[in-house]
Amino acid sequence: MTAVYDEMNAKTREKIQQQFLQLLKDKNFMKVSVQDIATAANINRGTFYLHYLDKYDLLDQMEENLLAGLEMHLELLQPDFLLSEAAKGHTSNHAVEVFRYIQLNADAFQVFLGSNNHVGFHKRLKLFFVEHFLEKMMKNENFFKGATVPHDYLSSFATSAFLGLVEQWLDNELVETPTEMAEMYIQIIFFIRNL
Amino acid sequence: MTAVYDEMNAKTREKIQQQFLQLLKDKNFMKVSVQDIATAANINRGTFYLHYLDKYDLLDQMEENLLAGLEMHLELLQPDFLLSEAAKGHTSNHAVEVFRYIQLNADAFQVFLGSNNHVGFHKRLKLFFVEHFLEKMMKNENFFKGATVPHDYLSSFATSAFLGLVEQWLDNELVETPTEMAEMYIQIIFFIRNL
DNA sequence: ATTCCACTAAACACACTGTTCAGTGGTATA
DNA sequence: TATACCACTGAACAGTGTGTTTAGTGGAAT
Repeated sequence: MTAVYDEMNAKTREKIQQQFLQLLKDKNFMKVSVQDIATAANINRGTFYLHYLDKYDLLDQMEENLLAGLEMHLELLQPDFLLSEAAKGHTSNHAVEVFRYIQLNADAFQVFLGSNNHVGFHKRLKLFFVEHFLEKMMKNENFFKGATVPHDYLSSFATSAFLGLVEQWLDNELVETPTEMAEMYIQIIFFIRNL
Repeated sequence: MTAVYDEMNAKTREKIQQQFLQLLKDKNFMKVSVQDIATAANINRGTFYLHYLDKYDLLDQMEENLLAGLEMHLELLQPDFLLSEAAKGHTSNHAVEVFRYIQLNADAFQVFLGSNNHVGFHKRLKLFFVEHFLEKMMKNENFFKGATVPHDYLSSFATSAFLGLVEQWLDNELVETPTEMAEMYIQIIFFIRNL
């Protein structure tokens, strides 16, 4: 049975990731050394290199995981359905779930999007949203009808605005509920529609 | 006469800044060493430290200069005047000037906002815009009338959307003219107004 | 019993850091 | 013309972090 070893590996990796996140709350990414991480996680520095290529690899994998989780929730979102529901006064559960996921991983989002750090999670997140936005919108031909602004500018505008909303929420220590955030999001979708 | 020495200093600083920007087009900020900069600028590594504390200081000063230049143009912007002009079918020259400034310094904006880099110019730029937006909007009491979204979310939304527009422009290698960009900007202002 | 595996501890060469210090050559000043 | 000034050079310095390697430990699987 190899499951025991798998679990050992998983536990050390989790310890490393968790402690790394804690360190990033105080220190700049560049000023966090592998030794710092090892000490915080109570492991040998060499052990770190048995699990990750370097600290960039660690960061990259953590960001990747975060985005993968987000993707699952985002796939369920259907903007046209969202709008028809909103017109009836309902708030789509799928939209709420997206914000709930962000709430659940607020620590990571705050750290990765924070000004202390780092190499470009914002850009990565934006690209991620742009792709989803365009993909969904392209399926709905009516959406771009009457748009007086090029599509790429429209999507960059829309996703940046959405991201701005999320960033403000994170900066506000998430005092609003996911439902309240979802309602704001719907309002924004309506504006864009009137473009 | 000390002007000769001032000019010497200015020239080396400019050489350093110019070569640093070139290096950042290819390499990550963290992977650019002081030695790399010195070699590219054809100076001794020690000379670098006669002008800057370290490479963070260099980056910081360059960002600061860029924002200072932007501020001059942004101060002239009067959103209410912009809107009344736009209603008459005119595009405010001041708005065009802002985009012209960005066009003029496209290299720096592209590098500092690029995903290769770095520590948070995006955040800095956004904060800069938020402050200007709020300052201008607060003077115009009518602007927030009927807003169904909290002011901080509104400003974060608006400035992120504007920044998204600029980022898209930079990603598109600035194929649009500053005037075209200013017109898009005016359209966005109109949307927000209808919030 | 022995092979396997995650992990440790220590050492390695290397790169980059920021500082120092004696020296060079052009520029301004008296 | 002498000399004081100034930006800059070249070389050395200790310090810190890097990624890799090596021999060894102890528990789990076969």
